[in-house]
Amino acid sequence: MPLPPLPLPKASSLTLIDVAKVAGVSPMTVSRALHRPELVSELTRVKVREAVRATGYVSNMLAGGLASNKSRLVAIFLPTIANSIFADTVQALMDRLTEAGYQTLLGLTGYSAEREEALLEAVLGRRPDGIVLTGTLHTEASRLRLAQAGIPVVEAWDLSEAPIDMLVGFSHEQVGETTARHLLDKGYRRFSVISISDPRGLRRCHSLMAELGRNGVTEVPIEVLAPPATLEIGREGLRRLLGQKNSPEIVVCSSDTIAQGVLAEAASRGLRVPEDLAVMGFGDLSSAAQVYPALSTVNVDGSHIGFQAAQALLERFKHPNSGEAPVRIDTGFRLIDRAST
Amino acid sequence: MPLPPLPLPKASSLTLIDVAKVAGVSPMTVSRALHRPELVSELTRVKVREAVRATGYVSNMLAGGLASNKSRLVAIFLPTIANSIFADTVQALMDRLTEAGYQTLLGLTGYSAEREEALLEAVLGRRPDGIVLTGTLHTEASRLRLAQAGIPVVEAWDLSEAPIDMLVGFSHEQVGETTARHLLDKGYRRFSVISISDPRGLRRCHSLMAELGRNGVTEVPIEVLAPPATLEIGREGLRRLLGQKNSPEIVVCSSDTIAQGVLAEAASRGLRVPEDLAVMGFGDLSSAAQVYPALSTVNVDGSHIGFQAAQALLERFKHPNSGEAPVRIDTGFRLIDRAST
DNA sequence: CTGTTAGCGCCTTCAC
DNA sequence: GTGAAGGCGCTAACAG
Repeated sequence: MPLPPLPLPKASSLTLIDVAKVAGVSPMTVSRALHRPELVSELTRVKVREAVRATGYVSNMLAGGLASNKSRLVAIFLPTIANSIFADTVQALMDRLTEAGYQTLLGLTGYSAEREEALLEAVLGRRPDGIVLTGTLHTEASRLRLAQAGIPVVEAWDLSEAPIDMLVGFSHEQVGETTARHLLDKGYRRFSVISISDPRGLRRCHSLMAELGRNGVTEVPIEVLAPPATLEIGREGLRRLLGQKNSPEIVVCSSDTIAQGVLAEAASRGLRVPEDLAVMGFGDLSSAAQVYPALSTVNVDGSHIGFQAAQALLERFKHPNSGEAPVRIDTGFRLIDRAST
Repeated sequence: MPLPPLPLPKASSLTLIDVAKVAGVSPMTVSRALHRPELVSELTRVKVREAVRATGYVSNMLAGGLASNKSRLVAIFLPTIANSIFADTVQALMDRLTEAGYQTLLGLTGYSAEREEALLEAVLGRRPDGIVLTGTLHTEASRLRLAQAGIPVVEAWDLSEAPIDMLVGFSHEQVGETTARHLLDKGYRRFSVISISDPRGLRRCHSLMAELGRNGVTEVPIEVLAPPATLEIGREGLRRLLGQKNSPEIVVCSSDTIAQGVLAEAASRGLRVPEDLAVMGFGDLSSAAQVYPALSTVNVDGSHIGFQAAQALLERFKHPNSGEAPVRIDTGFRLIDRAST
């Protein structure tokens, strides 16, 4: 039975040296016993472990990071924590990284490239071993800083022609186009769109409209509202759309949450779905339409994106030299056709 | 017009010394110009600023932290990022801390005190200047570590008799009791509860039932389901409750999300609300019932909790000595009575 | 397998 | 207002 720790030894200004004294070995040996136990004899390991427990020592990673030039820190930037669309990604990312012994510095950019730039400068001071960014829109200064930092960078939730480094996501253009084609095939013609002013949402919207245009559908009323995406945004969007002359057959939404707001508003107006109004969403599983399980949607696997992003980073950490193996993972999407269309 | 930075100077192994050479001053002066500009002449400030821009220097906070014994880092532990109930709190917390020049290390505990303990040990290695924990349930080892670390600790989202240090939240017991009394006053007698197995939710539930018991209501069917709280949990919970003999008049839910699931299930079964079934939720504004705007709920201001937590920490950072001014902020709650009861 | 030496890059302190 | 010395706690690299 393990002994209890000594009664509240002292402050956390304990160092390797203190532990070394207690264990009767050199500081370096303590360091090894802690971080590379395979390099140390069983006996030493036990002595050190006991000394650590007895003193309540916690290794100082600031010093360790400075000396080894490795921080075991990964920065994650995302627009907001309020939108559950990124929650799965972050959770998966953090789970995997934590498991691998890394910690995560979170930065909320609020969909602003300028804010991202400011955060980036602050965060790079911590010398993170890697960075995960959401999306591919960054200021020129950000790109420069990132290049200078020389650490692995993952851009998640998007694919792009000019990646900074690694890419894990899917093509928003493809989503828009596929959605358009699918809905055209089902016979819809009077389209409308509700989107928040998020760059990726707008890009999906643009290629949707481009594809519609190629098929002769040119008049597409579109409501762009300010983030964050809430149910209320959906309600408001639909109200506005219905206030116009040509009422739409179908409304394509930039997120499931918005789509649910639309469905709620439609219900409260006695509109039948999909006869009077069809609705299309977009999102990952967790925000999937459970209030209205019948919501058709373009589904994206947020956890998968997070996990792949983590893997990509960890892989790079293991083989720091393999600089020129470009990583570009298309995580794809699935169009789920349900009763709302 | 400011000159552009020199073409990609080099890696981020730039140091104060490099900048000092370019600026023609000593390294120490560069440090001051960067962090305590008021101690330096205007001319020096300009020279240094220019040298920093030209080199692309980013100060190394590992070294800075080691030397100054301050990390400008705050650790935030929360159960999960999936549940939007904490999203506002984290957002407010991070906004305020970022503004004040601090960065945040996030830890997801998954509602597990053991996981929290493991994370804590890892995180303390970074020598954070402060920690924000969610809730007041921690292992004895965690409490010891925290005490030994000697840094400000905020326990958020709860009040407790035995705080580790500072407390920002509200009494879950009071929520349960108030809810019970309110609903009893409205004439309800056949109660039921759906809760996820989250300690705080269960405590609200217990005092609700205690108060009901004191008023002669003793039979209260309760469904406890595994986190995370989703709409589907609510649907499933109601299904189970309705499968029992005495169907309830009212179901009290541990979160708005669950309550909405209940409402959805009720709607799909043609139950009228509140005539056939009344529903009571709990949560912060952002998850408030917008699909069913008529949901009665106990409302908590998550942003306020986050902001107050940040303030409490920052205050402590400014006056590290004032150890014995106990901080205990009751952020309260509001019972919102709408059509669902 | 273990110990020694020499910094990592910055900030505290004290001198000028 | 500015500079010089020294050390924060740890780990690379080399010896033994």
